[in-house]
Amino acid sequence: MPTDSTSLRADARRNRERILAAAGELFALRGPAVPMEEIAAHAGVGVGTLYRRFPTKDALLTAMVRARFEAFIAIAREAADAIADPLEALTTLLRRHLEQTEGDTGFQLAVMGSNALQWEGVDQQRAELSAANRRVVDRAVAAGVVRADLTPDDLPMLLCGVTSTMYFQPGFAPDWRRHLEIVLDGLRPR
Amino acid sequence: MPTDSTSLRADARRNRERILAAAGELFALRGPAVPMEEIAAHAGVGVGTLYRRFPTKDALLTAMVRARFEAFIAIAREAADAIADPLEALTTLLRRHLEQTEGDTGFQLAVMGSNALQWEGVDQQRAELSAANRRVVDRAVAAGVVRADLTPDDLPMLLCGVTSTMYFQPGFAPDWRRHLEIVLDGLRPR
DNA sequence: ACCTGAACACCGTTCAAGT
DNA sequence: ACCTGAACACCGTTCAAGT
Repeated sequence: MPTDSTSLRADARRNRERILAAAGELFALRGPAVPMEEIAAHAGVGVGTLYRRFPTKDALLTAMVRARFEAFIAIAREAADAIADPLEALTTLLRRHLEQTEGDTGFQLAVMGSNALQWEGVDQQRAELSAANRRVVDRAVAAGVVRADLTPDDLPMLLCGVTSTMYFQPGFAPDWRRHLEIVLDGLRPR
Repeated sequence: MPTDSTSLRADARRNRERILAAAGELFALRGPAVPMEEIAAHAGVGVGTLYRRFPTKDALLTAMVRARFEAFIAIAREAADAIADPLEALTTLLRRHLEQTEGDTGFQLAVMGSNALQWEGVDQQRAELSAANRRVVDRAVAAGVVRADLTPDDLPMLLCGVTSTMYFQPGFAPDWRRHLEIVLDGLRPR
């Protein structure tokens, strides 16, 4: 199963892109419960075609998470490279990650459960994200602006927590910024 | 639909209790995805009987959440009444809530999505929990041991966050205590 | 190669028949 | 009143037939 459009016939590639666009739109709008049938219809193809490209619903979700994962890596790298102040780099990293996640219910679920999803090259992508996170965390620890025991692995854990209130508690969703603020205060040195 | 066993025939009451026991066991063991058919079989009744007592799968989950909700109220009240130190009362409240939640995947999902669940008397139960939470929060704020802007509504938000990593990140599940520690530090005054 | 949609499997839910 | 399980509906997935 190819993970990108390379070496697909022109019509097949076009269909693949239409499917991803339709899935993105419908997941964002109505969450991961949208029927595959409907995604296929919205993309203007038969269900069989959908399943030819993405063997399960999970695989379709995975393909979308993968694309967003790139965005997360970019955010982490930019925070590591382009933001001089160590604390601002960390807070910006977390805030921008969450802003990316906001408003896409399908993606929120995917981020929270992302440990379960697998694709070709995940391990390398995870390592890249983790490396960028580590640079930001190490810099903040060295500058003494966060607790000394903070690790890069704390970031996905905490992001999952904030994302979950976004997803599960409709009434609290707009308050993810307050949740983040409390967590950020918890990262400050004692 | 009666919410307890009152005024049920003896055999019906026994069946109802068997269903709840089976559901509790299976949800805890295998999460909310267990088929209704299987719960019925495990309880030694037909599916029809299950549906006679609980009109939907959600209603069954709701009945179980309701029972646990009582436990949460008890935890909050005990923290408010029996723990003299204001900070210890708050930390114990949060920690004991999470210990209750640990290990029951079905219940974890229910807690996180609990805003969506409804039952007869929810509003009063929510009010009772909120009142007990408020007593603990107000005492901590008055003593100056937590940030001055902490509200009772922050507690479910933060608990949902910690619970979500328990649920979603199998590798991180044992780390909920670290997640809680960071959140608790975030509650300290600046 | 790729596309289609009818058909199959699984699970939540209903209901006619039985005690 | 309550119980049962076959039947129905819905949705994820497959596959025979078509281009």
